Parts: sequence; C-alpha cells; structure tokens
Amino acid sequence: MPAALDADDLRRIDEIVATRRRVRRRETLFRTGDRFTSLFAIRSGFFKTRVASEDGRDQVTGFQMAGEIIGLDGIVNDEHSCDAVALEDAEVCVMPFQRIEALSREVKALQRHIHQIMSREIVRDHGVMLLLGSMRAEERLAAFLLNLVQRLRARGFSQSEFILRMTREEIGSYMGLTLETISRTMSKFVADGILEIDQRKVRIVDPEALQRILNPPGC
Amino acid sequence: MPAALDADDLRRIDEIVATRRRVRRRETLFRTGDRFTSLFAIRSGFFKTRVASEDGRDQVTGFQMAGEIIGLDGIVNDEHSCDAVALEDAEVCVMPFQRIEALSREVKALQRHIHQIMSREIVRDHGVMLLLGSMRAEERLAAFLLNLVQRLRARGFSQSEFILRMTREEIGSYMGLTLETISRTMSKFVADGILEIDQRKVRIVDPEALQRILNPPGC
DNA sequence: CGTAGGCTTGAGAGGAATCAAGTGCGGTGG
DNA sequence: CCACCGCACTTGATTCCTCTCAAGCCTACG
Repeated sequence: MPAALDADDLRRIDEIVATRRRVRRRETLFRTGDRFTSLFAIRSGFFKTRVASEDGRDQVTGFQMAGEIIGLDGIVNDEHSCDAVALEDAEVCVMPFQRIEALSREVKALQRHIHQIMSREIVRDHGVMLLLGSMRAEERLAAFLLNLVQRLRARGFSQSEFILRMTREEIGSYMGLTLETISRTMSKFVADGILEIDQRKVRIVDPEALQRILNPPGC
Repeated sequence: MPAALDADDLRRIDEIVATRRRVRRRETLFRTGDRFTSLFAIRSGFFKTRVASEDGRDQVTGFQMAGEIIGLDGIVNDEHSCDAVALEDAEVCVMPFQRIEALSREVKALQRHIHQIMSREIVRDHGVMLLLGSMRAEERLAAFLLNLVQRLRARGFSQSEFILRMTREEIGSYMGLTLETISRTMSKFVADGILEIDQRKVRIVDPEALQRILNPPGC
C-alpha cells in the first residue's frame, strides 16, 4: 500500500489483514470449488496456482511470492476456480473480501489499489498467453527466468543467483512444455555458458544472453 | 447491470454510459501506450485485442462481442497494454473510469459488478492458458467454437449457425497455431461431418462430437 | 543404508510449422 | 458488364521442434 493514507485509514486497513494463516509445503490454501470469502496476501513462502480441465490434465497458471495477492479468481462466482498450493511452508494474511469492499468504498486509495492489483493480473496473464502462443522452448524459459529474477530483485534478493521453489514438471506445466524439455533446455543454457545449475540452485552467468534469446538483436 | 438499484442510482449509471463512440472495421479503439481514461462497453460489433512482443510477433488475447467490457488492461499503469481492433463496424459506450470509481464508492451493486467483471476476465485468461498450454490443435478449435456459440446463444443467436468475424489467421494467433493448421483442422471437422463451412459461415452439425473432442469419454 | 522422487539424457515418433502452389471470392476500374 | 487484381483460404510436401518412452543417476530423507 504505497499510498498517502491518514492514521485512521491505516488502522482500519491493518484490521483487515489482522488474521494470519499458515500453510505447509504441499498443502492447499484453497481449492477449485471452495467458497470464496477472502483474498490472501502472501507474507512468506511461495505458491503455485493451477487449473484443471475436466479430463484430468492441469496447468499451472502462476507462481506467487511474498507480497503478492492470491484468490482474485474467486470473486466472479463466489467460488474459487483454481487450486493454490504452497511450494514451501508459507504464511498469508487472510483478508475478508466483504471488508475489503466495504473499506474501499470509503478509502479511495484502497479502491484504486484493488483495481490495480486485478488489472495487473490481467496484464500478466496476457503476457503468459503471448509466451504460450508464440514462443519456442528456449524463449519461454528465458522469459521465465528473467521474470523470476526481476521479481526477486524487487524483493532485495540477488539478481544472479536464486533457488527454484518449483520442480521441472511445474515449470513445464506453466510454460506448456514437458519436464524433459525444461531439463534439456536448462542443460543447453549451461552448455552455452548462460547458466550454472546445481539442483534447484540457479546462477545466471550471462543475463544479456538470456535477453538476446528473448529479443533477437536483428529485430 | 442485473442488480437491484433504485431510480436515482440508475440515473447516475446512465450518465456514465452517455457518451458513445463509433469505430469502423479495422480501426482501433485504443492502442498499446495510449493513455487510459475509460472502459468501453461494446454496444454492437466485434473486437479483437492483441498484445505485441518487442520483436514484432503478436498474439490475439481475446475476441469481444456486444455486452462485453474492454480496456481493463489499462488500469494498472494508466496506459493501455494492448490494441483493441474492430473486426466490423462497431459502437461502444465510453465510460470514464474516474466516474466509475467515484460512483462505485457509493453504489455497492456497481462496485460488486466491476469486481466481477475483472475477476471474470482473469478466470477466462486462465482457461485460455490451459488451452494454449495443454491442448492439441483439434481440441483448441473445438473449445473455441463451443465457446463462441455459447456466447452467441446467450445473446439470442442460433446455437448451430454463425458467421466468423475473424480470419483464420486471427483465430490461429488466438490459439497459438498457424492459419494453415486452423484451415486444415476445420477441413477435417467438415470431412468428419462435425461442421459445415461456407467461407466465414459455420454450421455446427454435431455439437456432441465437438464436446467429445474436448472431453474424451474414456476419462 | 535403502528407497523414492526428481532429474538427466538418449532414441524415436509425431504433430504442427514452414514453404509452396493454386483456388475462389469480392472489390475496382475500364 | 466484364476483366483484373488482391486477399483470404485450401491443400500438399517437407522439415523440425517437442513429446513420448525408456533407462539410469543423484540426492534428500526416512
């Protein structure tokens, strides 16, 4: 909440985020079909969201880290339309949506903030659609890694080294690829001197090369 | 606006949608980078939205028809992040977002409505991500056609026959396929007795078969 | 110390892209 | 009114990227 708020507004917003909930690794914060009551602000930990098609296939729709909001999918039908699974032990703020709506009718900055969060998610999804619809495996992985370090950097982490909280299979599901293709593409990046990988630990040796894969210089 | 509203609220909402704008075929309602000021409610006509990557490729992110809202992408950064192009002569209501926000602070039902529209767009995008990430060409096209007739039916049109307002290339872009693959897959559906096609006119002969392609009965 | 799950790597198959040629409709102008 | 042109579309041949199937490895964990 980066906005200009008076002390009273801040106190009332604090009340909304008063309730906490812990979610252990592999446990779900909510599931498809669960009644929607609250949005969740991630305080610590790492989540994935996934949707399932009727015939059993599923697709990871996003990875969320501390500071991000999860649960927006539930607003439209009063029930969640995806699963949110913790990839490591996590803690979230439970924010009852009724109270968010009530307070955002009074606090303009909060209303604005809510609208921006939802719009940001829509724009992010369009970016993923672009990735899934028109990029090849190397480009998808480059885009994924660059997006990840950028978000981590904004949180004060190293911009070259980080730990993947998700498996190759989960990355593959997010990117519309198989785990083998993720593994092979990562191996290729290592062979090309772009990455160093030790299990889940990734070091980006040559970020410009990743950027070049995404935006070929000849364009 | 399907909500219980008193006469005064209705009058004020009417004021918001008072301004109209006509957009001719192939013209844009807004472009990437345009300053965001308003949402648009489509009164008549058909639009596509598309995002562009830096190296020139682009991706259709959606097709919008009468009754749908367009422009939500612009809220987060006060500028639009996609292009909206009319696929046929169209008319929209211009709804200044400042006024929407102001009025939705006072009219609970309007606030709710806005939140639902944004959430619905997020859920729709997740569905497209599932399609792009895990379906084969036939499944994608079946899903597309079924979605299209369902939306047309909700507007009182035939549930078996309709006119495609977009080219094969635009369908292909939306589905992450080439125009040739769209054409071939449509031809196959015709050969299988599922569709009849005359140029842009499509008749769904066997909707159950389309549904079966999407959900193989053995699952 | 043994095992399971996650990962890597290889070989082969397959689905969609690409490249290419040709068709037909609609619009334009003579 | 008709001929011409361009654009959207169809269809075929070939290529290539990714999937699938398979085997084996490594590491964390019980």
